[in-house]
Amino acid sequence: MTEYATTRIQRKNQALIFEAALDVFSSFGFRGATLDQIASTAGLSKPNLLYYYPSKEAIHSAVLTKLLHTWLAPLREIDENGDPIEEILLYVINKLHAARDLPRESRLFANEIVQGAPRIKSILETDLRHLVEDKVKILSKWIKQGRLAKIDPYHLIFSIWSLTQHYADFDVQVQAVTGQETSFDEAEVFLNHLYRRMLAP
Amino acid sequence: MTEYATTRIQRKNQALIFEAALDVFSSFGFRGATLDQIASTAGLSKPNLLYYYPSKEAIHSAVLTKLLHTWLAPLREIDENGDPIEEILLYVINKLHAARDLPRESRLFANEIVQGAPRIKSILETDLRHLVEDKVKILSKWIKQGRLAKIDPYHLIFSIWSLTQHYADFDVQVQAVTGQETSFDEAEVFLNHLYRRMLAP
DNA sequence: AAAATGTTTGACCGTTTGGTAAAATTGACG
DNA sequence: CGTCAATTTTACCAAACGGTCAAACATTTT
Repeated sequence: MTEYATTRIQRKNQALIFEAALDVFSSFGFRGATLDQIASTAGLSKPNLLYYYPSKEAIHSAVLTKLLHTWLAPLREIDENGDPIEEILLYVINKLHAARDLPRESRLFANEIVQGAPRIKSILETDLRHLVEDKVKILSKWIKQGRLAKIDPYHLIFSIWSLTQHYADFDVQVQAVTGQETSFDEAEVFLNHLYRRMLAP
Repeated sequence: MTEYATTRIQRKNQALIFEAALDVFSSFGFRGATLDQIASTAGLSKPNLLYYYPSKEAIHSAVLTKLLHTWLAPLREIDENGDPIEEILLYVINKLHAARDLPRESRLFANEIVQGAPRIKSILETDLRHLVEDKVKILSKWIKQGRLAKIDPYHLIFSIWSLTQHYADFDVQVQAVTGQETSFDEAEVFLNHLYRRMLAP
């Protein structure tokens, strides 16, 4: 493995490892995941896995940082110049679709955060915090302008996170209780009702 | 350890073990927790711990089943004969207070469910499911009577779980983003607004 | 085709983990 | 106090774990 170039084989195996690590870490959490499991899921031997990453921590951290950007993308899209309620609802729906289409990513972060986020706390306190502060300013402005109900903008954002990610992170529970595959269409109708009602000024 | 009687020492140590196990399992999940950690938190040696419970699984399962009843109590209290919106709001507030006062219990279940609930899936599919079905019937009746907005009662219950437990399970994230201790008073105001708005017929 | 570089493997190591056996200690009780 | 049961400890085990190493094998470059 040279310092700068990446070969065809490297690209292939790094992609395999990434997929495998996402699978295993999101299912079992950091401690619950084993290198053997990741290696065999990726179709590699353990020493071969460790040829590409120096340690388990390194794999985990690589997956986490690579996905953080994807994960925060929907929030970034809230546009100051759009219609307040439509902007927020677009965010809600985008997040719900992310929970439906990227449940592994959702669970990866859920696992990490439920256990105190030991490995990404600093990112939460900087990058995420700044991004949220940014959007809270927009929301506050909209509220001051009377275009949105008078609610706490932080809690509004938390509510969107919790309501949407719930369908990914606690999917087993949803399925156990309803006895059916989770219906994201029903969820969408529900959340649409909820946010239109609560946000109207 | 006799078959039937429980001695003074047994009661004391079982209480110590229960507290320690709740602490450790809720912080690190089943796989992340170790017997040594539980033992030393309880102030016992590992073999002494295993004198009271035959295995790690047994401790986990004992804690889980003992807490399930407590955990579901608020939902049970929804009363068919009460005022719909006030009954639901009481449930919301009770759950929020539970998240504030019993965060370990909340995280214990969160950890278990995020990882696919391998050890309590059957309970979710029976006990929890029946309880929810029961309450869904009440909610449906209220909706049919026009005393509640036309919403999906299952998703209403899921929303209450996710919005309240979020403050316990993802507390690190909430604190990282706001830079402050989680304010349950603010959360209460927010949830009160949210549910009154969305539930009004 | 030979040399150099990149990749994979099998064998291994030290530590941690869940769990056991048996001896030693403590407590209950007639 | 002595005896028996309950409790605790010491020493230990086998498996699983994260990780290393050097040799073997492929691939690319010259």
